[in-house]
Amino acid sequence: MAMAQVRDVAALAGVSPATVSNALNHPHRVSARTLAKVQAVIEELGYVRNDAARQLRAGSNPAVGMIVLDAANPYFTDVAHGAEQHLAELGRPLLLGNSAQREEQELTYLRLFDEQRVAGVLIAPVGDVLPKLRTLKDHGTSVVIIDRKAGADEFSSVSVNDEQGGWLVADHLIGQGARRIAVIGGPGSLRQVRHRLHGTQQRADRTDGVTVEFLDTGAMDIASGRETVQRLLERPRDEWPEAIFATNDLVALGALQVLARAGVEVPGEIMLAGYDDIEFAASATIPITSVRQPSEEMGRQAAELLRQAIEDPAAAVQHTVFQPELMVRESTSAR
Amino acid sequence: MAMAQVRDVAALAGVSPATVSNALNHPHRVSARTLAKVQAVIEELGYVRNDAARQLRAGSNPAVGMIVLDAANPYFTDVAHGAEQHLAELGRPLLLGNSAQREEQELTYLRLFDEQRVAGVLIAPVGDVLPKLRTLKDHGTSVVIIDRKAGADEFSSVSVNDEQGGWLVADHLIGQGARRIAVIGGPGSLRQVRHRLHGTQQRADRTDGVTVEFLDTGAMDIASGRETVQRLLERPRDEWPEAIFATNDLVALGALQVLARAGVEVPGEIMLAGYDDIEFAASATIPITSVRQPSEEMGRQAAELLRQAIEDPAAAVQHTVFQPELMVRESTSAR
DNA sequence: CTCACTAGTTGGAACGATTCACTCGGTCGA
DNA sequence: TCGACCGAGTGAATCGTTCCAACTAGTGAG
Repeated sequence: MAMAQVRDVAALAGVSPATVSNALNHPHRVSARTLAKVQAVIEELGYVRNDAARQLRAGSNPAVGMIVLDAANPYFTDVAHGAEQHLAELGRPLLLGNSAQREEQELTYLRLFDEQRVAGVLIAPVGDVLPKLRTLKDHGTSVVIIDRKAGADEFSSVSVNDEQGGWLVADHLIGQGARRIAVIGGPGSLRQVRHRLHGTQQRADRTDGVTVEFLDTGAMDIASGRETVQRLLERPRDEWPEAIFATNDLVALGALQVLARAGVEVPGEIMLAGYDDIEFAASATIPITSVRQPSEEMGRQAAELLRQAIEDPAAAVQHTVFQPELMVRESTSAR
Repeated sequence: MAMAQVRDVAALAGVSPATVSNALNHPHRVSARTLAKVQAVIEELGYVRNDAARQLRAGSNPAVGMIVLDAANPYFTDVAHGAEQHLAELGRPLLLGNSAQREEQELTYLRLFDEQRVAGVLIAPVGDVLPKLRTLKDHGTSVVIIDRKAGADEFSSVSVNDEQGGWLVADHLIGQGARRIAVIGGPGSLRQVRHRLHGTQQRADRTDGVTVEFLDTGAMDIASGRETVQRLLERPRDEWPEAIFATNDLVALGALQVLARAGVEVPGEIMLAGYDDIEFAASATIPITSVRQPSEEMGRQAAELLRQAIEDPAAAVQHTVFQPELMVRESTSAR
């Protein structure tokens, strides 16, 4: 409660508040003797500077805000980790927010970051947040979009070629003999889902007799995967797809649980592929074929683009597009 | 850049800044007409209040900081999620920090939260942070400790009875016929690890011929689990343990990967148990026996205890201890 | 008609750190 | 010896919001 402040430190050290401030922020402007004295007093009083006052005066907050789609998804924790590491090197704290794929949450965090006047925002968007992002930019906050190239001429971005990923999976599944492919994921409005589906469709169109069906899971978690596949298995046996492509690994894991419990052979009766290549996909009951994205690297690169945008807000926007890589495992290739 | 502020809003609405502030913070003090007028102008100018100034004046920050041991561990994301939900209901943003089991990181975040004058801190501690937590408390920041009852008379806490958890696992393994048990996890300095090991040892001591060996993995992630078990398997076959108890599920998953690759039968040759019961443990190659902790509920309860501490800093500290529950799966019980 | 009261509004003083222009000795070169 | 210069330190203003005490105009009771 007895919060010491600069003037207490100054008084006890026998100098002016301005000198204390200099000792803290511009040590070279202060003589070695005074510096030592001031530091000793700070130590003694347990002085901790008040960030609010500091920021008010400075007019800006060095921190960076980040909004991810799902904090429980290892893919996003990896991306966040990459970003955090790079930002830490730049001396910028990272404030992490989880939109949980809800637009309302997303807007709440954006407002919070706006009020905090953070230096920058990294966001994997759910809804149509472009207007809000423009506002942020007007307010001097730089923005980098993760996982989407929307607003291409306004904001820098990092993304992975999701159509390509969808194509890779479809190509592999078709090569393994699949003709009826069910793509599951959702909500269908999510760009990632749309693009992966689109890539799948494109590849399917090039081979006669291949059909693609989309089942909306509503969300991208294990439970949603379970429910959707549960419904799928209720169909007559001869209407089952030969392959299920889950648009992320959590959904795939949920699917796998249901398939296993129902005694369906994977890949014998139904093949299964996922997306993101989270560490758990490789150690699943049946190791799951998945599409690898360089998650940590994406986070790091997003932070780097943000750094550049902060340093020169007028500079041209940049887009880094990573290429996905197919990791074939047991769930699609019989031994 | 052209950041509107209260006085701009006031000028355009034809009122004083004080009235704008009232409209924003105490709407009932303002006439309906003025309120509407002010809101319209705010909308028009895209005014966003400056949190730094607000906090400076208020002398405190409503936000709550949280420091977890490992943001990539689903167990902690669940705890964080529970806390976030409850705090959101209280209108308090949650700032999430990841210590990654590094004391240095931990202190960095604590300093940050101190400088920000957050209302409270939730922490799963790595190192000996009690002195720093006392400082925070002196500065008026309430603290709740997660996963440990240390400083029992100073800070409220939520925790799970880890000795009990260790006991449960050992009891089960011994019942399944194991006599040589290897406990793996680390660093050994981590309280969770020590307690789970201790509980195991206690139970082992009650049955003749049971030996417990501890292998320090250094960290609690998949890679560390892999390395440790790799080393373990290099021993002559007859020195292998009959059961491996990993002090968390990530380590267990790493262990399982190595065992599978080496063609060791689980549970036939070696039984395997984990801890935390993360969703992925149940869907592993061989579903892993694990100890369930009510993660979300713990987060929620921690947030609740923090709420109480913030409201009445002088109130007696409280400790909520949850009981662990053993989830038996294939990895320890032959079919 | 006056006075007490209320609802609505306002000016100006905080909050705590930083910064800028300035002072004060002392040193050095010519 | 004088002026220019330099390092070290300082006083006062400032950032944007909120809060307090004070003010005004209107209302109703006596």
